Amino acid sequence: MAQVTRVPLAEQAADLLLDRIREGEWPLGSKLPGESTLGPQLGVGRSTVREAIRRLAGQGVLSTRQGAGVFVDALDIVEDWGVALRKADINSVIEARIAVEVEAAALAAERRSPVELRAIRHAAAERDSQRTEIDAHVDADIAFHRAVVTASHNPLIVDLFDSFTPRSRQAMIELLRLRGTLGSDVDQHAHTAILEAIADHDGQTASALARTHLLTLKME
Amino acid sequence: MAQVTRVPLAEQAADLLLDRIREGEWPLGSKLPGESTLGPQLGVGRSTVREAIRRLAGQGVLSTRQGAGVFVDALDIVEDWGVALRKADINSVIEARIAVEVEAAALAAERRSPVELRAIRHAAAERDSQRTEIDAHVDADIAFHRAVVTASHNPLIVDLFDSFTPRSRQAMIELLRLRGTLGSDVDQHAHTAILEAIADHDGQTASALARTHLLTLKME
DNA sequence: TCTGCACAACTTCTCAGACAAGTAGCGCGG
DNA sequence: CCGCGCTACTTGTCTGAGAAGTTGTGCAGA
Repeated sequence: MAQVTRVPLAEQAADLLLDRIREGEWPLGSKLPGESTLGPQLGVGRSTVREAIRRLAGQGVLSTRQGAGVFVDALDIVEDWGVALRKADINSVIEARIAVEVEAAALAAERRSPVELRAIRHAAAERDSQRTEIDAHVDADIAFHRAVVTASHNPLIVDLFDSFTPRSRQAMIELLRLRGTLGSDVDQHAHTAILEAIADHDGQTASALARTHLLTLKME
Repeated sequence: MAQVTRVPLAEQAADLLLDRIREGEWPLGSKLPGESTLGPQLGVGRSTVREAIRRLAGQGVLSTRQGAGVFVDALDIVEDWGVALRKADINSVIEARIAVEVEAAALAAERRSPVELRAIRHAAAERDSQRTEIDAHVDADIAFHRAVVTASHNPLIVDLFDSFTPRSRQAMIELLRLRGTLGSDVDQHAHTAILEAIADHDGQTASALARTHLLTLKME
């Protein structure tokens, strides 16, 4: 069996168009054939062609001008983080998270304000109370980690963390579903320990704890 | 006059939806109202709503499943790193570099192949010989750091490093111009020490050295 | 009471046709 | 040679229809 999920025609059409653009059929800046020409050529209706074009427009490959036509803006999808991350091996993502969050924990311990500390404490409590549903638990976990990262007072590091979130959220949900366990006491204790280290302005302990905690997510 | 070019309804609708997603009206992972509900709500037809959704799908914000609905994949368009980095404070960038490179040094010490070690060694020698011109020296320095990061065998971390490069290159050139000094012996020795730790598979030393080295770049 | 299956309601997907709105090139008149 | 208007072509938008997929509900049976 090739596929379980049916791929919509609009997506197939978008992929086909992108292939032909990559092959150089339409150079950068050139005009594509009209929607009404492209439709029969791809074997789909006009509105389906339009949706395919819209999708590629969203990816920055095409742009449209009413009355003029559809034009090639880029010869390939701009390799943004979303795509790079979706393709990335989950262990690579976790290693990157370790890099970012270990440092963030140390910075947070140095710089956290009382308000931020309270936010972290609140997130930890929230995480403890969400131990029945997987989705809710993962989201509460992410909220805790994000609270820590926010307290690092480094917007770039927060951006990095946020860019990892979608991919690592999905992976964590899969992991928990596989393991069957959910929010063990050991796990919860690890978070409390990180919280306390940050409260004590103890950066070294905070980062060490963050490291060992994140390492447990890694699959071998 | 507000605008010369007419903005298609589909794009306006996409912007409106994105705004409402940003405001948290629909949380991450939640389902949007149906197309036939959204249409009248936004004051546009159903096909226009569909095109707006397609556009946001292309940007990675939404995803659709036939029969199920439209779901929120991300709370925002993945911000262009070029823009985010240009706006970022240079110390924030250095802190992010510390996070990434300290971890990368440890991984490189574990995983570096003989070929990669030779590449790092070569980059270090090259760096030592480029001590007259600022630009050439900075580029040689970056090449050394990149060789180390490459040896971490984590493509995501390499991508992160590369995204920092333009911004930190510019900052380093400014810094060296200000200081007047260029590639001191102390500085060169720090790089050799990192190299040797990686050669010895000593991750802890490698990352500690990388940290202290990068901290010297920080301005107070 | 619990299990399993059929069904109904809802969703997206796709097409076709119609008309509106904008663009660009062509030809004609000056 | 210039400029104007017209025409053919393009994308933009709406509507209606039916196909295909998903999800929860309720009923029948154990």
